[in-house]
Amino acid sequence: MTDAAILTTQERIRSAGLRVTSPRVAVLDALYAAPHADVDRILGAVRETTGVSTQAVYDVLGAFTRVGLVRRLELPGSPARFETRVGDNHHHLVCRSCGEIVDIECAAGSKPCLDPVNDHSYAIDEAEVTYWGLCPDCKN
Amino acid sequence: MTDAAILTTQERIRSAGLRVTSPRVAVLDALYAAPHADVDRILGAVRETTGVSTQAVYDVLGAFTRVGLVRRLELPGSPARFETRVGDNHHHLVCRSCGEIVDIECAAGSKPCLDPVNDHSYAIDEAEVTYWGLCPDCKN
DNA sequence: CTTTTTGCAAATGATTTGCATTAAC
DNA sequence: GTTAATGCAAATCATTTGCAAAAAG
Repeated sequence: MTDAAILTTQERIRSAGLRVTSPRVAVLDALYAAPHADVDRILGAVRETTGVSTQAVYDVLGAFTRVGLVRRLELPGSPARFETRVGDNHHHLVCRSCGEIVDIECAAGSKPCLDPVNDHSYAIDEAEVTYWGLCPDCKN
Repeated sequence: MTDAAILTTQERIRSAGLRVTSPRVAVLDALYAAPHADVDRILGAVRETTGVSTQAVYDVLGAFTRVGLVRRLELPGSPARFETRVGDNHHHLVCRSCGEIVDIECAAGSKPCLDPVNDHSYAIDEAEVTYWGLCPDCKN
C-alpha cells in the first residue's frame, strides 16, 4: 500500500532482520502513512485493521528503532514521535502551537552537519537541529 | 554567594517580579552553582540548607521559567534540566554516555541563528541545536 | 521445535493538580 | 490584610518490566 513500487512493508521488516508479524506490518504502514506520529496516533491507526495492544506497539517501535528501521523523535512537550526517514541527516521544524512537524533538509548534508565553534574535546557524532515557530495555520 | 558583585539572588528574583522566599533563593543559588541540574540534583542541593518539598521545587522552577529567569532544557533520556543562562542563544553539547552538558556558543549569535533551507511558511523564532557525542572522560 | 513476539497486568518515574496553610508584601 | 507561595497527598501520563501464551521461521 505504501511505496509498493520500491519495497513492500514485509520486505522492509524482513531485510532489517526482524520477523514479519501483523502488528509490525500495521505499525510500519501507519508510520509511512502518518510521518511523525506518536504512539497514540499509531494505535488509533493500527486498530482500524488489527487488534494490537499498546505494549505491542511500544515493543514494535522499540525493535524498529533498535534495527534502524525508524527513528525516535523526542521533543519537549509531546510524547515520543517516530519517523521512517532514516539514514539521512535531516532536521525538524516544529509548530509551538499545534505540534505539527515538517522535515527540513540539512544544509551541509552529512553528519555532523554543523561544526561547533568549540568542541570541548567531545567526540561529536551528530548535530540535531530543531526549528521552533508557528505553522501557516497557527500564525493568524 | 553566587555572582554577588553583579546582582544578588534576592535581587534577581525580585526584579523578575516574584516574591522572595527561601525555597526560591535556595533553588536559584543551586542552579548557579550547578548549571544544567535536574530536579533531583536541585533537591539534593537545597536540602543541605532548607527543608523544601519536591513540589515546591517544581513550582519554583515553573515560576522561574515562566518569568524567564531560567530556561528549561528537555533532552531525550533524562529528566528536565534547568539553566540560568538565558537571553543569549547558545546551544548544547551532550554526552551520550554520562549525560554531561556543556554550553556551545552560537556561531551566528542571534535568533534564529540558523536559517533553514526552506521555512515551509512557518514563522520561525528559534533554532535549537544539540550536539551529541562522547565527553573526554567517556571517550576511552 | 526453538526462539521471538505478543498480550496482559502491574510497576516506575517524572510531573501536575487541588486544596488548606503559611508567609510576602 | 491580600495575594501569592508552600506543603502534602493523590492523580496523571508516557513508558518499562515480568511473565505466560501464541506465532514465526
